[in-house]
Amino acid sequence: MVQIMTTHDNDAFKPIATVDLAIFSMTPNGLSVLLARRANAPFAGVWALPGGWIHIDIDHDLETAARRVLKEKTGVEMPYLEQLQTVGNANRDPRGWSISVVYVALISSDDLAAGQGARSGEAQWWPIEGNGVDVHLAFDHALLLSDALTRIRKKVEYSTLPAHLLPSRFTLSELQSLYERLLGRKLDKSAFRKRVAEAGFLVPVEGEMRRASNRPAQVFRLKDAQSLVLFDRTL
Amino acid sequence: MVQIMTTHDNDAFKPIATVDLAIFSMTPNGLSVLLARRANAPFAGVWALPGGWIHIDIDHDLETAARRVLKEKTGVEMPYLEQLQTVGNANRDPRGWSISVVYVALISSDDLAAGQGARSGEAQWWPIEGNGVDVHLAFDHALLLSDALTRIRKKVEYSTLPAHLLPSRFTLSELQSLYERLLGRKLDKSAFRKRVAEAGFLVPVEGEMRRASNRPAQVFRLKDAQSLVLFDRTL
DNA sequence: CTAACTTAGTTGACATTTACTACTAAGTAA
DNA sequence: TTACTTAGTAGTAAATGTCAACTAAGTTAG
Repeated sequence: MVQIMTTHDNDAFKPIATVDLAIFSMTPNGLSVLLARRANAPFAGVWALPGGWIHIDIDHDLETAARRVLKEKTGVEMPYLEQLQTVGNANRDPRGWSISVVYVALISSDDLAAGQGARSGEAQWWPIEGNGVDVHLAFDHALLLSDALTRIRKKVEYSTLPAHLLPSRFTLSELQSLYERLLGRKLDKSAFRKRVAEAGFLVPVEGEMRRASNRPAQVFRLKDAQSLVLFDRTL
Repeated sequence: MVQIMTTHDNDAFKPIATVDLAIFSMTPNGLSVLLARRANAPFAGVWALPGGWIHIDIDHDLETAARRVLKEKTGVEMPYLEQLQTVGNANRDPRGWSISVVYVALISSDDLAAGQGARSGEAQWWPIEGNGVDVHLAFDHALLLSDALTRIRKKVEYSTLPAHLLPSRFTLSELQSLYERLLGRKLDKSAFRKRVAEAGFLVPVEGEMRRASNRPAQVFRLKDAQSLVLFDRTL
């Protein structure tokens, strides 16, 4: 969102900038982003990326502020969180110059199922269509969302990032299928297995097997909370 | 640098945040970064990354602000410029909460030679040693510099970024040698040639040859001003 | 009880790419 | 004209990715 330059000499609240979040998860409708309907002007009633002012009295740093907003909107405490970019110019807010630090967050579908999805009635999951959503967004948020999508789609190629969209326990086939959906192309089964094993970011859950009317599959979990590098590239 | 929350109701100058720049170039001492000695408190007299307040009345956007600072310090108008990250917390400035948007800039050694290097006596090129420079830096700038180095070293692997550090005309050997210095390992001559040809970001300058007491080398220039992708990855 | 079915996971042949080495090319300098 | 130096090319071996077939392990139908 956006900044108002009010009179603020010794106020506890001194508007510096906002943090905005592109929060993604896999819903029954596929990859989706959480949007919030704006309560106040400007753009009252219009959908926007969840965000809020940095509260310099309670937020120790930018990431803390982003986590606070995320917690308020979704209840989720430990998402995958990554700074995307910072936008700042004179046009993005009708009230004048404003700065927004944009974060990308990925939420496990476990957390969605636990009723943490969209907490308030004013927040809702929107399925991704192409480079955005099928609704008009406030400010420059359509652009920010498009940038966020570009980032995560690129990162699918060389990181373990998509694993954070799955439940905490999953099979290799489920993971591969997710990669394929995000990449939009089929992957080779044995190559996928091999690379995942080499990267070493998955831990088999001993004894646990996913069973259906066929050969049961080994169940895995992520080794660490944050994303590890799948190949040899970062950023 | 850093933000002071003064009384500013209808001032033209409303401090929002600062932009700080990690400006790199190849000097006779190898990869170097431009540092400025701080004139005022805090950290008066201490070396720091060049930076400055965003002037919302003259800077249309963040990148404009970064280019302005760069122009002031170096005279260079058309560098390679890329947003690195934004830092913001309560501790980085003794005066309290502050936000800085950090950019990485690469300057052609042509521009250095044209006397544009360090304009004022208070700015100076420092050679990179390991993950930083051999001098104490103000604020969290040692950390920011280290992050900037990590970014450009990673990007060497898959982008044409290093070409922006060379003069506008160069030979393949010069480019390869630069990549090798930045990567810290030898590259294969024919493989390098092949990949550069495939990426198609170099244009041979017809007729021009670099001659010494040996076979003359074809001279090249960059196809476009901004960095193209060398392989099939970005970000 | 057994055969058919489905998905998990493995194996191996072939194609493509990369790594390494040696070669030829084109100038200068003695 | 020969030695020297760096530019640029060529060819082979090793590594890696691609593709397709195969075996494994369960459920379900008859």
